[in-house]
Amino acid sequence: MTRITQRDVAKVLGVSVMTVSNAFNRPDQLSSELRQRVLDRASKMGYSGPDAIARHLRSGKTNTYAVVFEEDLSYAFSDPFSVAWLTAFAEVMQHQHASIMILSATAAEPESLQAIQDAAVDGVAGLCGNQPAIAAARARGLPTVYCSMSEWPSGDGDYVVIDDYSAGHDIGAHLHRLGHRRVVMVHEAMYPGQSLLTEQPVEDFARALDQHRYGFYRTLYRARGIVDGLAGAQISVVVTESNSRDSGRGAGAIILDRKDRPTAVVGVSDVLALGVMDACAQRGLAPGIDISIAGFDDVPEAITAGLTTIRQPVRDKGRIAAELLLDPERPERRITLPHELIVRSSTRPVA
Amino acid sequence: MTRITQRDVAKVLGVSVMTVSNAFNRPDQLSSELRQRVLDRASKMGYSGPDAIARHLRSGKTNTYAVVFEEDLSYAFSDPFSVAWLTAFAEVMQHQHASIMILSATAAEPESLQAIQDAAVDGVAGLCGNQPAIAAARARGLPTVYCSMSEWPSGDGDYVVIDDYSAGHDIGAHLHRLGHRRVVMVHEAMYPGQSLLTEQPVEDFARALDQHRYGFYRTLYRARGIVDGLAGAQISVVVTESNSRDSGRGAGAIILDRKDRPTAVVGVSDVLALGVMDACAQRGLAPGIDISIAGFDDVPEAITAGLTTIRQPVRDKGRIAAELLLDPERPERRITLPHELIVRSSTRPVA
DNA sequence: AGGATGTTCTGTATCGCTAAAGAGAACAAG
DNA sequence: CTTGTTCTCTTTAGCGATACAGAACATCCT
Repeated sequence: MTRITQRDVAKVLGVSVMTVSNAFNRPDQLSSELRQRVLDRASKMGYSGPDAIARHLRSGKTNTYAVVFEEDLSYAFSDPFSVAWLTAFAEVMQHQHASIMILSATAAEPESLQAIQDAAVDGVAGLCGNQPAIAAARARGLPTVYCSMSEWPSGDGDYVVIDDYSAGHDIGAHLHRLGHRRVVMVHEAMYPGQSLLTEQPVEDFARALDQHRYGFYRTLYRARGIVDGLAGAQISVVVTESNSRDSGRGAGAIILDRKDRPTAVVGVSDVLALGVMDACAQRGLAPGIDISIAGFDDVPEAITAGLTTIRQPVRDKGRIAAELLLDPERPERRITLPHELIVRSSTRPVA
Repeated sequence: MTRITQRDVAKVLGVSVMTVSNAFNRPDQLSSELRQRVLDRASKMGYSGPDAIARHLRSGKTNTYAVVFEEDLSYAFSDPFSVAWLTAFAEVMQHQHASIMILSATAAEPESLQAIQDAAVDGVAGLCGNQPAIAAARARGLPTVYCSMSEWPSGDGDYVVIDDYSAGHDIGAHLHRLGHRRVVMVHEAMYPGQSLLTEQPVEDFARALDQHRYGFYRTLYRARGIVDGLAGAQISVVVTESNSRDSGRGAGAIILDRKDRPTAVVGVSDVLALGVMDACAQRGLAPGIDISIAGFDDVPEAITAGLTTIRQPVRDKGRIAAELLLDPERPERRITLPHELIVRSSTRPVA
């Protein structure tokens, strides 16, 4: 019950293995009559074509590119930002007849990094540059691209990002301009054991990060921008377990049920901000009227929710990431795309 | 600038290639002191571990499984049913430390089938069994699983399905019981050139399918069930370009703007039905009151929309499909899961 | 006739890795 | 002193395919 190979077909026909190979790959290298005989026979014997793995080994190429996520794959397929990015990436790959492999290498499980080592791919793309998975891919000598301003300055991978600091600054400055001086920022957890769902001064938050050497993280530049944009305001931080609407709702509960509510809440992503808006709705609070809320990303849901946010070209990020992997000759390989502050009804001047 | 291999490391250290291999894979086969020396040296030389492709060739396994879609990948990541299925599938794979590859082989582009031949995977899962991609995978001798009742009776692949005919019958009978005798069914296009967005008698629809030998299609069993369940009712069909909410909205426009509206509309999927509900909303018509609407799948949006539908265990489908691929020994390999009629406010007795 | 050219097919050498068997040394037991 | 055992490392033989360098033969030109 062994697998049928070119050798088997060649033996039966009394031709060389090379002839069988050529019948499948280089029709000009043999008479069309013999070629037909080979293909017919192969089909009759149940040989459907050259084995992919062997061909990959010989050629050194797989025409497959990996997308690596730090989270569980259920996140990758449900978070709207992630889906939009992945879709654009996949469209380019599909158009070029390249395949994509979806990997998850969570920081929590070091053995999941093995997946990077075991992936037969020609390149790796990820949303973040400082994730161990991207580092592992670079160690293998694979081309990499990442799409969030999250890398150590020494990092040498290709990237397509927006200026997250400046974008954060725009949001912060917007709120400051509206008169907000007591603001809570909602941020996802960055390291295990980080204290969750308690309101802490931004200084404590920053100090903890320094202690844990978490100077770089996918949303940290934007968080810094927000803080600096709010120059002089009183800022506290609520850290949530994950980057999800549910988590945002949980944070909203903490923030809104206090006696002296802040005048504004800013999430480092739209899903967090939308969760806070959910919490508002549950309490009969009107975003924009009773409290201002801002997000980051401009996911589709932000439009209907009237959420003030930063629009970033997600699809361009995904598209260009794919293009960079597919075309190693392309000269511009460290790209910063423009962003835009989108003011909607969820932020208003403080009363 | 050539790649570093085990041979290079071995040569530098003056040991055999096998020793380097063992250092990485079988620590018990050499002294821990030598092993450390090998690993250190390898790391210093920039060798990060055995090459995935070569290892795959040698072992004949890749620990990677393909998911193949008939549509563009943007569909795969946006359609709620597809996403739910994919997520469950991916969770099992991730848990078993297997990788997934996402392929698209559209019927429209025959050359996209090459992707199946070129995929270095151990098995292939797809939503439909009659798609050429699944057939191509079977031709390669790969294990396959499909998840919709869409296969020719002679098909011999593994599957996890619901009884789509019976489920469709439940929906049809439900509408019939409520007194509906003039019903429009909304169905996605099944072959190129099918006449779109015109209301045609169900008999014409069926005849066209026969002529095109489209006796099997992913939603056809349920369509047949619906028709039979509505026994004796006057049924017409509107065919949409694709299976999407937008398409459903377009169909809704055709159906609702007629002089004598039907009393009920049934979509062969929830997204189509939800699109029809959108069209109702645009016209100030209340589903359930002015017209009854039913769908199929019970996607999350159906709940908030109050859509009567068939609930099917999507996540179980995805999970079991993955399990079947991962465990070739599992005895039950052709599985029919239960479904359930969920009656909500969108269907009411005819006035 | 002799050489150049072209067509069609064949042999060989890898691609990078690992299962399996083997070989040499050290040590213990009989 | 033989035999067996254990530990450590090496040798051999591919996995299935394709690049490359011919070889055999027909064709064409001068």
